[in-house]
Amino acid sequence: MTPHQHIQNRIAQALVKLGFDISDEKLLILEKRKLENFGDIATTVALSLAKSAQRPPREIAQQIVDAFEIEPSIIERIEIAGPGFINFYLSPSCLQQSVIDIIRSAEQYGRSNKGDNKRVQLEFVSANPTGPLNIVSARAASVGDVLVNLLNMCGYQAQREFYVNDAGRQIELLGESLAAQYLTELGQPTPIPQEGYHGEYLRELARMLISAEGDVYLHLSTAERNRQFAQKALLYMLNRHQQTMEHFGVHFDVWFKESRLRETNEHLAVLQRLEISGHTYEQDGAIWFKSSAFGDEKDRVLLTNDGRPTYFLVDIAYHENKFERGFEQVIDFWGPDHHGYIARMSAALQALGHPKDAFQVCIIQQVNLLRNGQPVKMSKRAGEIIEMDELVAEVGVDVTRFFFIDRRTSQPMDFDIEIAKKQSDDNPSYYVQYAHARICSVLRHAEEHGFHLDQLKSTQFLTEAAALAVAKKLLDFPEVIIKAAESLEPHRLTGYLVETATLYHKFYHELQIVTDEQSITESRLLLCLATRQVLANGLQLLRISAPTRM
RNA sequence: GCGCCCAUAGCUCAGCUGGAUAGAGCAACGGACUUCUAAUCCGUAGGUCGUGCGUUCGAAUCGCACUGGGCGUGCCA
Repeated sequence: MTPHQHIQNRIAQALVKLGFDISDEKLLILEKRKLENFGDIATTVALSLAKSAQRPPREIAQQIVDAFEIEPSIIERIEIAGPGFINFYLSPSCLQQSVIDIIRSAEQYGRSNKGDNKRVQLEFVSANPTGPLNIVSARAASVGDVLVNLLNMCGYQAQREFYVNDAGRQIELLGESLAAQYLTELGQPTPIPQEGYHGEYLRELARMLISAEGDVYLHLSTAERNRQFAQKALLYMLNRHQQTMEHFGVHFDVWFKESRLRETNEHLAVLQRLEISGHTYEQDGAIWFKSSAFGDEKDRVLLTNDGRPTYFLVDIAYHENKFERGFEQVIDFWGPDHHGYIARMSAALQALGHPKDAFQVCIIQQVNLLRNGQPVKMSKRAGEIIEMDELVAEVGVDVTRFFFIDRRTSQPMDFDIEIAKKQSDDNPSYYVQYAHARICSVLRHAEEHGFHLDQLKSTQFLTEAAALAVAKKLLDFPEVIIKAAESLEPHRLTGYLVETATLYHKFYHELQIVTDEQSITESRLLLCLATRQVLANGLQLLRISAPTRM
């Protein structure tokens, strides 16, 4: 049991003893320390109860404190402060023990079973296979990947999925665009369709085709050539997307193809279900879904008046397919340009009988790429986008991931390449990694001085404020993971790691770790080991390297 | 017009299921390396939390109305 849980339980006991109703779970939520003299853990329960009890909050606080059973090995003292806060101070022995516990838990420290094995699917990036991945995909990849790690760390069964839109009009256009480049390269200037793809990458692909196979496609009929080229371009782009993601350290469990749904007519089955359940109607020759009945602002077309399924219908089938595969919770990460789409998808899934909150969309806001404060010009090569590969090649995987995760997804962000590349104070990624490397260095130094790290036992000489502050911070780790995972806010983790690194650096400066005093050194080395473990576990969740020297 | 996102220190951002004195980093200024990694640390300075009402014991946080910026609002994908 964590000190946090211990205090929560004892407060509940005290409240019951005093005859308060504790059915409201919010009552027992504890506050983390804000300032040094506000305790390590605080509760506002007396303030919350004051109204219904019609008594002054401080009086209630006093009653609770009197009824509270203190476990001296965990709690040093309790005080009432301000209008009625109850502040708990953890005892040094509790913190000393926690350091030992963390080392013992090793890479399992931070794991919990909060998720109760609930099956969750996260779908992210899902960029169209019509061009290279851009920097927005890099942000989505970072966030989605880390969130899956976080969810799995607290007991969910989470999976990564990439949806490949390999069917429909855009793929036809892709084929036509490639064919135009191919013919042009072979001396038959052919315009790329207006709505087609004009990026350099298709010209490169056309050249590759020519050097590999020559002009064999010249003699095909236009329709056949377009069809074959669509498949060639598709395979090529998909392959590149997969390489980009692998290189970035993101391993999708499933690459799900839209064409699969169409081949098996799953969209028609879904359409039928919606029709049978009375959620559709015909108008102007098209089939409409009554999404407005579920909160959407207007109804949406499922089958066009010439009988073609809309993208929306196929997308409904895709999401239905996810649930059929057994996921209880489905979370999509979309760009801000798709937010208008949320209501209709949510409506459709409700119409198909899924609970409203089983489907969730997280909008990841846009990225403005800067260089020394100036907007980066678009690359012609890629066709009006900045390629993810280029960014990662220049900045590096670790820093790129850290920068994207360090900001709330709901916030549009500026990504300055020059700051990201700087190996200096402005770079929080290095700051955390440096703390890890520094600990490793200290530990090496200790071993050179005859300390055997696996034989250290006692933390009883961890008594200074700087050392205990680190221990307190380490204690927060499991809670941070749960909060970050369940609120879909991975930036909480990077923020926590920076804070942890800060406290460690302070501790390092204030106290000599390896000293002539055997027992003091032992205690401090154990704190180093625990800190290293937490930093390593955190960096592992971010899939950022934890260097042993820098 | 309607809907969504955003607005916090000069800059980049935390803090938001209501809590105590709104925090970091960068930039600026001043300090600390003969001592376990100075990619570090310490100190100084920096704020009408976009504006105005409201809810209440208490609001950066919740509600309403404005202002300013971004995005959406297809029988496109």
